Amino acid sequence: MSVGIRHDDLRRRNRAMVIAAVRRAGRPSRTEIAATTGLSHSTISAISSDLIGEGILAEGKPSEAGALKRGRPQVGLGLNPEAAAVMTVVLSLNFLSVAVIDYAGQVISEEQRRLDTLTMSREALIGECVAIVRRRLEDPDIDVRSVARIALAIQGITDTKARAMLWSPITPQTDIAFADILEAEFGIPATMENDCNMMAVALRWRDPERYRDDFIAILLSHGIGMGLVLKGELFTGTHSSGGEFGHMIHRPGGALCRCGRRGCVEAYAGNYAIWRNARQLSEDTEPVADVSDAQMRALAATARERAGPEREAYRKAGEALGYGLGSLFALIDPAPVAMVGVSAAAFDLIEPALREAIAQTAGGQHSESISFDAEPNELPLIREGCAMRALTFVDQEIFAPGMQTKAGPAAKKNVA
Amino acid sequence: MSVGIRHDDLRRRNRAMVIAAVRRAGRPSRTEIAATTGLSHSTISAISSDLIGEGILAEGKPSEAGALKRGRPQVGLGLNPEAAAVMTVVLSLNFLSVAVIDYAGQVISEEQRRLDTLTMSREALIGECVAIVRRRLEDPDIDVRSVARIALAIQGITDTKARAMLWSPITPQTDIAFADILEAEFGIPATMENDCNMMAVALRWRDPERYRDDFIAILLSHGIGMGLVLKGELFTGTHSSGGEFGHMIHRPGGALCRCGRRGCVEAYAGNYAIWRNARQLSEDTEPVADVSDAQMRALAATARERAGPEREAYRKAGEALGYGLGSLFALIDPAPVAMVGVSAAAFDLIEPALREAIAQTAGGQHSESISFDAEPNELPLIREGCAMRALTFVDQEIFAPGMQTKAGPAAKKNVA
DNA sequence: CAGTGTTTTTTCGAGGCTCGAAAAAATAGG
DNA sequence: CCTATTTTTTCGAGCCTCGAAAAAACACTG
Repeated sequence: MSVGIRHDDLRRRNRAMVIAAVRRAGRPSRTEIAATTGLSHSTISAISSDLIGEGILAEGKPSEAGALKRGRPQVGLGLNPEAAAVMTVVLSLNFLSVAVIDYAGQVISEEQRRLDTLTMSREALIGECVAIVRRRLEDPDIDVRSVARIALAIQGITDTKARAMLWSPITPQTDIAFADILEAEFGIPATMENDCNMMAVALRWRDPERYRDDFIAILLSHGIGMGLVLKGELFTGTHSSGGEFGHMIHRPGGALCRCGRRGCVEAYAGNYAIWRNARQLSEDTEPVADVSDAQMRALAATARERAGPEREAYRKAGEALGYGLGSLFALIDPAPVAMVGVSAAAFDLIEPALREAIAQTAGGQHSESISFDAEPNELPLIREGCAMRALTFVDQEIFAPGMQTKAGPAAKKNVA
Repeated sequence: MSVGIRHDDLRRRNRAMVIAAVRRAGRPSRTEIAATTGLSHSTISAISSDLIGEGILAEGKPSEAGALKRGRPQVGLGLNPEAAAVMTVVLSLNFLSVAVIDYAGQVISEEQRRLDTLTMSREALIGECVAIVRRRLEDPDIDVRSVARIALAIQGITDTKARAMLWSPITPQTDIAFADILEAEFGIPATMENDCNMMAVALRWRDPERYRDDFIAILLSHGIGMGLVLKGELFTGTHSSGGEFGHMIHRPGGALCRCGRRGCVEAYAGNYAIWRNARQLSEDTEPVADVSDAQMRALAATARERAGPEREAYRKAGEALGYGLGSLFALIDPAPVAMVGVSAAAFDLIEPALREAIAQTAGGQHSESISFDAEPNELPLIREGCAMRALTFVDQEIFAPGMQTKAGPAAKKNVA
């Protein structure tokens, strides 16, 4: 079970805490850090002096310009942008997007590229990823040695260890250990994350007021995905990235899903399902490979304009999502929901049936109080989530190490 | 967010760790404790010497009599039974059961009582609970002052703070803050737990090999309940005890459930549902109040004997449970399952349809590898779980105290 | 039965860490 | 220029854990 706390863990953890406080607060003063961490001023002073000496933090103006106060002005502590850099790689349908981000979170280099992910061979897919990363690393603006971490995100299922993609709708290939591949190729630690989990991470940084301890991000796109934060922690399955909300069963034996099974929520609410129903095709019809965002927007426009199969298709989607959420809420209790992706722009068409369905379920006891947010564009969210994930890794594992590196050679004395 | 680690927390946590190690291992030697906690021998020596001095631990023979080894024999450390005592109160349909348990986990006094929970008034129900607790505390064998904790368990929904029962099938009353009531009455800290969660806790102590980090306990009784352990932690909802597996939706608009809604898993797999289907009554038939265990066993016997509505009823139950588990597994990935309660004794009738259904779902990809255990008797499990819950509370909160009660009246000012 | 080997447990000094109090620093206001 | 105020640093005290060595407790051996 869990292990005792060694004496040296103490400093490590408190260092991590200080870095985290700075990352969250922007440019807090030492006093503010002391307040949020609960540690004493002396401790914060010692730790931050270390961190500045190591080039991790840098002093600057305090965050609030309201420095028109009486006493000694606060000195803001900020992350030193040059302390490190991280790289994000987002692989989505027919699209590959890479960015290099400095330690303070600013994008310093990026590249995007169209691919035909559905038909590419395994080697080609891996090759493209490796190549685009290599090009960014060779960018003269980038100091390769400063890149401390790569975070990949992909639509689909990844493993809990964040090493491999297990399955993805964007490619017929399975079980690609992207993290291991990139690590071997570039010698930079890498992780392979699930796209919806990264959306959830990003929402938490974007709006910590609303998305704090418990919330749900649902991707309404070609497939239906979910990122779930419970009790302040990203929820993952025990073996995989988990949270396959889209493949909860809505109707046993029902509509044909892209995954080959029947009755999944996605088989009613995914783009292909809405499109299939809007065209009044049978529920047994093989899901089409891709419906463009433009087509979906046109469908939504028609549905808004007049009653008909289009509107009914959105109603069915809402119903499936509502019952699915109801079942989910039976397990975890209701929580704020963010709808992300192209169909989030059609949430007005989905919401009535969704709320009606949810009211029929155990989780819907206070269905009117459940609040939904819509964000049509998932890509920026996924990128942000990846960046934060990689940066917090650097914060914790690289700048607050001490697992077993007893290697301390020269005892460092106080920095003058 | 999380708070820095103070210097005094260190000792507190390591004390708790040592106590936990002793509770898990039985009579470990100091050397064994050092090994499992990862702390040094000197530290373990210091802490255990403190704990013995405080009467929390006691020396004794080592756990393994295989002490025929060469050197200085190990000295076993055990929990001192007289260090404290706890009380468990389990309230189930028409039955109230109380036990007093010493610090080492032995029952030292108990009492059970039949009640008519379904028709009792709120006051009568509370009164019975208070009275039975009082009688146990007045037992001359018990030192009242040693009773450090009361843990109640009830079938139904409790709140996350473990203070109150929110809703229960065993009584029409709602929102009874049992924990507060008992605390006020006896001045002993109390918690109100969900029965299925306690089953899960107990399974973990009974068989840590099988039920370690991720597993599911499902109560198949009049209602369907669930206790879920994920990543080594008891899973609860964000507001309530959560994990209302029985009220996930199996068929939208389907059979009438005891909760008043339609299509819940329970409306197919609860005792009343199996009974209703076996009698070939309509799915709209109002659920009967109670089906006796004897009636259920008779039903199962008939189903085993010949094809007919009884067998079909169990098949439907299996199907509902299978699809429900499939949806659950879509979220959390498959995990070992313990089926508990009277219908667990009929699991042979349920399993085929359950496995068939689960194979139709996303979580069922490796359905044959999912393993089920059956335990027909839930009450002992619930009692054990309560006892362990109360005892670990004493371990942590009373014998390793020192929460950072920063009681600081000098809060934050600085609002220019 | 004393001596030797082995394993467990305790002791002791060293080194770190956090804390509170006090000092130092930096500014606005008068 | 002096004073009040707030932030930050300094310093000694008090704990805590650790490693090494000593002490303890037994089995085995001749």
